[in-house]
Amino acid sequence: MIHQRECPIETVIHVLGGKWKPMILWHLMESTKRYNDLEKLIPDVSQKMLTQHLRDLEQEGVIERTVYPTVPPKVEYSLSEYGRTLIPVAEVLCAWGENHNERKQEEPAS
Amino acid sequence: MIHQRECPIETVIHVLGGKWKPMILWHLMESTKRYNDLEKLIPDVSQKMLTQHLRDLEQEGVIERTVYPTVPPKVEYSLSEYGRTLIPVAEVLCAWGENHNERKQEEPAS
DNA sequence: TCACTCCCTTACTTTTAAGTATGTACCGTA
DNA sequence: TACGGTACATACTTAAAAGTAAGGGAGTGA
Repeated sequence: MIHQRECPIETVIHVLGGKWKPMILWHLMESTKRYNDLEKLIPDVSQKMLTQHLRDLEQEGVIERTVYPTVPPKVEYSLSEYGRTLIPVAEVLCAWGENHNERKQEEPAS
Repeated sequence: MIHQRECPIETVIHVLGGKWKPMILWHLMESTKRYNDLEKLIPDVSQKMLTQHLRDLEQEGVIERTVYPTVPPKVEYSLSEYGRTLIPVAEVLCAWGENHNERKQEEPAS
């Protein structure tokens, strides 16, 4: 499992590339969110996938998980210092993606 | 199937996100390549996946396929004009990915 | 006539990702 | 005693991506 990823692009795709990860990050880039908030903001995600993707992102170091030992429990997720380095990357991706979507709309048949 | 992709980041991941697509594009960013060249440059890819990914990339408009009706046939793949707009995107991704890989090497246990 | 090269195609199997459904710990309140 | 709210975990199922193996057409050289 400790395999050096060949191409750094694949690394990024691995970090961002779950079905819901871009959307999770998108919301966390705006502000810290609780687990419940994310569930509401991303209505179609299942609890399993939300938790799993949050764990993945935490493990990659891009988000932080803070537990408040209250009752009922409160868990906050936020972009880490390091995770903020993703913001300019996300902007570049967004720009290209938006442009690409427009392009595809214009010429559905090539 | 004509569903507006919600997040433009997902669009990019869709375009770049096959197992071999980043490597294919990497090689085509350097220069035009024949099918055979790509097979040799990417030893572990199967013919099926290579063909399929080339078709995908062609359909997205980022690469061009040129057939020379010679015998034996000759097929060249190259980055399209539009595909070249991916180069700066790839550079940003590479930079972040490389940094991330280094980071992971330094602190395998967090 | 047979083999060879190039660029695939197709059918089938395996692996990986995602979805669904249910259960749990905590404690305070009714 | 049962119930509610938060943030999960676990087992099982389905769907999507990738891998494997075999074949094919078209012309050329032996």
